[in-house]
Amino acid sequence: MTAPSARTPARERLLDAATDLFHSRGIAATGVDAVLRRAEVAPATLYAHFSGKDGLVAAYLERRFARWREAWDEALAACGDDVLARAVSVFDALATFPSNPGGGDPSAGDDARRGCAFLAAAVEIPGPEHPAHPWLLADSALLRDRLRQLASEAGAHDPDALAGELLALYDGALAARVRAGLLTGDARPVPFPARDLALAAVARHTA
Amino acid sequence: MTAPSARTPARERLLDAATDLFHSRGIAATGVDAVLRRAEVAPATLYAHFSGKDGLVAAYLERRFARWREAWDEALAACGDDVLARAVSVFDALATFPSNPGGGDPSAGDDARRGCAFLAAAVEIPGPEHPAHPWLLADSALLRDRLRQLASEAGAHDPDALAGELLALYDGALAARVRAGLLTGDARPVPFPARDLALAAVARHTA
DNA sequence: GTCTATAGTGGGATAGAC
DNA sequence: GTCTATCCCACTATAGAC
Repeated sequence: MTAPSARTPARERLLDAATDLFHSRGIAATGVDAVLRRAEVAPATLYAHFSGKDGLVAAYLERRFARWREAWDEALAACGDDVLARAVSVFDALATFPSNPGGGDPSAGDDARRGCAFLAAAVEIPGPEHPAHPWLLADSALLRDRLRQLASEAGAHDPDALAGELLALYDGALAARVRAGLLTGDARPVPFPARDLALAAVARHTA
Repeated sequence: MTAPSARTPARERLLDAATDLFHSRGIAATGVDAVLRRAEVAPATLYAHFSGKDGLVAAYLERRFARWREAWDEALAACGDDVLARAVSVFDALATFPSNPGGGDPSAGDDARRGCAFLAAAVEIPGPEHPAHPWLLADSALLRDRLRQLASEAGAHDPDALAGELLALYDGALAARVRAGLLTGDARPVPFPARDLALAAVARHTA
């Protein structure tokens, strides 16, 4: 196949392939050659751009974290000054992540069935020595800090407590997707109305 | 005639070692020889008792599921006829699991920092062909069915909805442990009062 | 009969040389 | 880009110890 002149750079293709495979099959279970084949990239190119598999994993999570934060930023911007909407904006971001240009509901794809990519990676990356560890930490820190800030802005009497509830709803919603994926074939998996429950939680904490 | 030797059988030692290592370091990242060294068992013994690594993984999750269900059974029995307590009994079970004869709070150990062993395994075991898959399914099915039943017994107007909230609190509480483990070194991780929040949820759904 | 000790094989993975 | 080296892993075979 003759390559088009304006082809996606190899580094980008590698990250795209890594995102697909690491998230859907797991990091340790995915060999670098599978990533190379998917990306149509030669081994030497991978090691020219990254320090190795660990470096690729770190870059994958770094990019995912950046995009996730941007998605949340955009959801926040769409809320304007509505502090109630801002407090539950994380669920708006979740509904549009990861962005799929092809259209369709992101929460319906197989990708969503895998839950939180950072918690999943944390299971496979035990120690803080791994170059991807900072991004695992960054995800949890962003959620903690931002939810606390937004809870405070919304006028919660106990911002920490509300932030904890919102985070539980966030993690609960992602876990529910994984469990729904396991139980496919059973009766319709009741959709989990995380955003509505979050709104109710904010209302209780500001009453 | 059983020998007077008081040593734990090799099969049990293998499962104990597998429980420790698979849960703390991840399944794929843990080599068979690491399990053998921890269990002080010869390779041939492992393959005499299990079909291979996959078989060991399945047996590990089977035993963990049985013990988890027993812990929940006991927590339920301790509730008597108190339908409110029964509805939130899963959090009592969580507080005493896994049972550690040495005493101490199970939720404080490193083991707890790894979250739900079945969701973690689901991340590493993509396909339903794996012999451990039935136990991943069993965990989600048990939670879904029992929580729905208990929500119904408690008099919830919408048992499915209450069960979904309770499950989100359960998964949220376990995820909070993982995030707390990632953020160690930061300020005190606010403890997540899952049981109290569950009681409040039940109250709202039965009002 | 159950377990241990040791050595060794084949395959796939990471990584690097040409 | 191709090709090759090196390592680790799951797994097996044999033979002996309690």
